Amino acid sequence: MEKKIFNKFLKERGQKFTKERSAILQRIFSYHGHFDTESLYLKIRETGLKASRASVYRTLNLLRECGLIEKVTKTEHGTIYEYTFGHEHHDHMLCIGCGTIIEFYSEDLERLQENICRRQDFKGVTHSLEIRGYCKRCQKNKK
Amino acid sequence: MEKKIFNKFLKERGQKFTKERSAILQRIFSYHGHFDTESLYLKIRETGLKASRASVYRTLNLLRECGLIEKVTKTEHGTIYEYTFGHEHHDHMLCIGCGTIIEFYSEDLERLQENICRRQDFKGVTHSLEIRGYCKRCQKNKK
DNA sequence: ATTGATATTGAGAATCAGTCTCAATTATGG
DNA sequence: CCATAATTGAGACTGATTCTCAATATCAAT
Repeated sequence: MEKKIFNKFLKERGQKFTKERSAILQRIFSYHGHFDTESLYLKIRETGLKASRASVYRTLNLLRECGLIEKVTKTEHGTIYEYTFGHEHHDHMLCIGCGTIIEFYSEDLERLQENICRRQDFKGVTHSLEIRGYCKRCQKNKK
Repeated sequence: MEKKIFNKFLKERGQKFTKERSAILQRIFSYHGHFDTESLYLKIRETGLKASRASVYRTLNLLRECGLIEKVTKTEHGTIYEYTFGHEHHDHMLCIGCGTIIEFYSEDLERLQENICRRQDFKGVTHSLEIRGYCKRCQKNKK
């Protein structure tokens, strides 16, 4: 399914659906969640498939343009992406203690943001809300 | 005022309030808004004061630990900070067209976030909401 | 003010994510 | 199968940020 979408996207731009791009897409799909560039690259190597770092970076940019993945955040150790195709929009809580990412969605929050944009004559395209703090488990461990 | 706070912070950690740190703090204070590391460094050079890039980076980290400034976002061209001491908490809209940053604050938004955290047993510490889109002017220019 | 112990500075080296180069390779439509 | 144009990968490059370390500055105690 996502293969079809990517393929169509590439064709429209006169670009090619190569082995490498296919391998990268497959691996990303296997995450069903968040991932960073380097571990994606390593995972591809592990599984015997091949794709250079350069190709991984290039393909991630293509997939982003095509709308299948999104940048979640930039950390000191690189960019974190998530596979968004077929996933509803959501925001993130990031646990400072253990790095866990919790996804959440709030209809009220979305509506409120639309109102805020309207008030400022701002045309919102995307947004990202990241709440940093401590997850249930890390709160316990601190005590 | 902010000098006092920084000074106290440094003393508590057995660190020193140097000419360079003073110069950097002064320049940051003169922004009263957002700034990035490189333009801060250049501004310091311009005004005849001196501080190396290394010192600027080091001091920004200290000021962040001390709570006087905060990272707003990481872009491809470096980290953007803002002077937060004495400023109310707020969130940001970032214009994709011209890079303008619009600050806004919504009591409802804050309350809603607290509710969401409570529901997930998550103890929120900080959050950042960034809405990317087009400001009034850039919407006009596109037409 | 002098001293001494310690923190800081700056210039440039080092690091690290990400992009670019370019010759060799591959996908794709006909 | 061919021709053409896109892609690949290794490594060079870039740009932000951190690190190194010898020279210097700070500060508390004298």
